[in-house]
Amino acid sequence: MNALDGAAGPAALLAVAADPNRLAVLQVLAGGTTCVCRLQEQIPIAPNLLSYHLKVLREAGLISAARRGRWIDYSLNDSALQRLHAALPAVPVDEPSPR
Amino acid sequence: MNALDGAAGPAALLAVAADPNRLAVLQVLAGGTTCVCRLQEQIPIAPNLLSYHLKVLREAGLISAARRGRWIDYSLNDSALQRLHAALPAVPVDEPSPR
DNA sequence: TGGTTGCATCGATCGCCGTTGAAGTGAACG
DNA sequence: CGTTCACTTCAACGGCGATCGATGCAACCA
Repeated sequence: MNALDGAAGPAALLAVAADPNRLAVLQVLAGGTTCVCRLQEQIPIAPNLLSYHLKVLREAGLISAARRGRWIDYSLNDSALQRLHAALPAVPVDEPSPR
Repeated sequence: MNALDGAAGPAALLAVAADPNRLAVLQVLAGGTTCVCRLQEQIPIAPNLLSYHLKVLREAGLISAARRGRWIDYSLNDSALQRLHAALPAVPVDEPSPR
């Protein structure tokens, strides 16, 4: 048993977020569900590239898609952000100056 | 102005943490300052490889080294974990069922 | 001063991931 | 139907980062 065990999963999850494009997607989606076309407005990259990154985020279980007529809405999954934060070592609670 | 602006920095910081070896280092160091030899015990990788990852973490400003005689102690920098958590979108505070 | 220990750095290789361009799917509209 | 729009998938390329082997270097010891 060593400190490497159980680090691969969290690291893989962080690797998904550790991309400017995907991080931007997460930030936009943190503000609420939006269709791809609105993501496209706020994240000026090639459509197929955006689609690729959405796929990566989908396969990581961080976001999910729902077709609405001609459009596809993406939204952040429940606990997606929690899972990301949990992948990092926890910030120690600093005691309020215990006399 | 779009959602990509200001995502590069945080993404780069997350990329540093998004590696099993480096994440393990951070977790060990979160428990307190340790010399490389103790890190080596808990993270069974080649010494030069460990040194490389320590360098990456150092250059990201997450950890710092201090030579103590023949050994070198590494410790987590102040606010290192805070900076990492801040790189992720914030987890929304869920209202405690208002009404 | 020479050897050993603890760690860092150098140079090279290799695989993965982001990017690109082009083709494909599938729903809506005339 | 055929076209257009919104989005996805595919194949291929290129660069960067993780890893490895070898060397360098500082500190302690005999």
